[in-house]
Amino acid sequence: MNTKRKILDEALNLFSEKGYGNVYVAQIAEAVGIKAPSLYKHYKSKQDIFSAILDEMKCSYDKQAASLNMNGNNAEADAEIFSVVSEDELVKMGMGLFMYFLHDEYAQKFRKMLTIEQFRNPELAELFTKQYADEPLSYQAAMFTMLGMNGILKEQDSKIMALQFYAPIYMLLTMCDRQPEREAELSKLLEQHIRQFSRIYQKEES
Amino acid sequence: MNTKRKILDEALNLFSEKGYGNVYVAQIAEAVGIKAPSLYKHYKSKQDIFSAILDEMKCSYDKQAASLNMNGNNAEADAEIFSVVSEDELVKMGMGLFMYFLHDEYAQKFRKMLTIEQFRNPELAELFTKQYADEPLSYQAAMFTMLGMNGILKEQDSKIMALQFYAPIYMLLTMCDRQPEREAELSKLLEQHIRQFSRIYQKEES
DNA sequence: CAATAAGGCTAATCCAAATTAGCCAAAGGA
DNA sequence: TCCTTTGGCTAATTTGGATTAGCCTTATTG
Repeated sequence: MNTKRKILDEALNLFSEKGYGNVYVAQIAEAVGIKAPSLYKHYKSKQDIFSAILDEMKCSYDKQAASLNMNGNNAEADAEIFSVVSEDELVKMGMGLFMYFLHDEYAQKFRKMLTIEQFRNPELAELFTKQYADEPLSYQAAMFTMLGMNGILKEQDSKIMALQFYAPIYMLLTMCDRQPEREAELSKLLEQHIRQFSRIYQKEES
Repeated sequence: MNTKRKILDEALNLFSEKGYGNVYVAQIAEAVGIKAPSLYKHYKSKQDIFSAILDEMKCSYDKQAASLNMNGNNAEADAEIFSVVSEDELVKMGMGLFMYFLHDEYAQKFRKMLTIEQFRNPELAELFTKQYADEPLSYQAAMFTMLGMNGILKEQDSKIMALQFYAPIYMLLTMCDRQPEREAELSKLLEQHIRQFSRIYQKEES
């Protein structure tokens, strides 16, 4: 019964590396440990498997968003934590986000598959942008707004601050997806980024 | 004789939208205006077409790098121009980079194809990172170093400055690739980013 | 303990897409 | 002008991969 489950897992695995069009059902079957025709006892076609993965993605999206926004808290709650904030807190938060995105197995495959398939499917394109750009940006914008009001950081356009904080995280992430062997180097760069970001936006008269 | 040329163009066109595995030679042929078998008078296989495109990419890489680094100048030369620099100059430069990447037809298709194929081919992954991350970053780091030494900007780690300057450009670019209809909104955001970046790194005692 | 459903297999089948064969017309140069 | 090359075509052919047919074993359940 968890063959059905395993099919989705292995298919996602393959799709995220090669893309739908370059994966053969026989490969999926082999990865699962069965023969190709047996797949059809569970899904009625290759496309059907793909759709099932998509559906799951869309469902698990909330789940994922929840775990991303740490502890299930919302931006305001986080900002309270950050009342004590300084550099180290921000580093911890940014690196945490980065490491989660990078190493969570499902998140990584999900992201890679969206990357590969984004231009063939507008729905995927939208999902991608929402999940990896719009949502994190608006979440962090809210956070920076809080920090600004609390007099911790300079009050600047928090939407732009979020962009400047998050875009390097995003970019380094895509680099690690391509070249995992550079993770150490790049995560060091990320930490430096956050520290410098923090210093620059810190209020002078502390 | 420029059928051979046209085949590459149309193939790149299709590959960049659908990915290698989802494009049929008949589609390429149709786009060119001939029948599929005629393709084989020019290239010996579908893979051969793909390889030819790759080769061209690798060759044209220098060409492209040249036009990217504006006017064929190098970072030092640009930095001299930037001796008079301020916000507007930086905006002009950043937006120029963005608009070039976004609208140059070849650059866009090239980038999309690399995006789609990056995980199937380590060579492509490397090329992608080099062209859209490492090179721009080191170019701009050099520029910021200059600006720092000339006392125009604060002296900070210029590698990190480059990351903070460029990563938003990169991220907004990928968003536009996915959702071209948001170009206006996103390029406005970009301009705000650069202005805020400029103000933040500007030396106080002007 | 039948009867049925689940889920696996092998052996077809089907089909679409890549590639080859072989013909033909136009171009162009000896 | 003839002969060769170039580049197109239609009509096979091949191939590989998705899907179906149909059988078998092992549970499950009435």
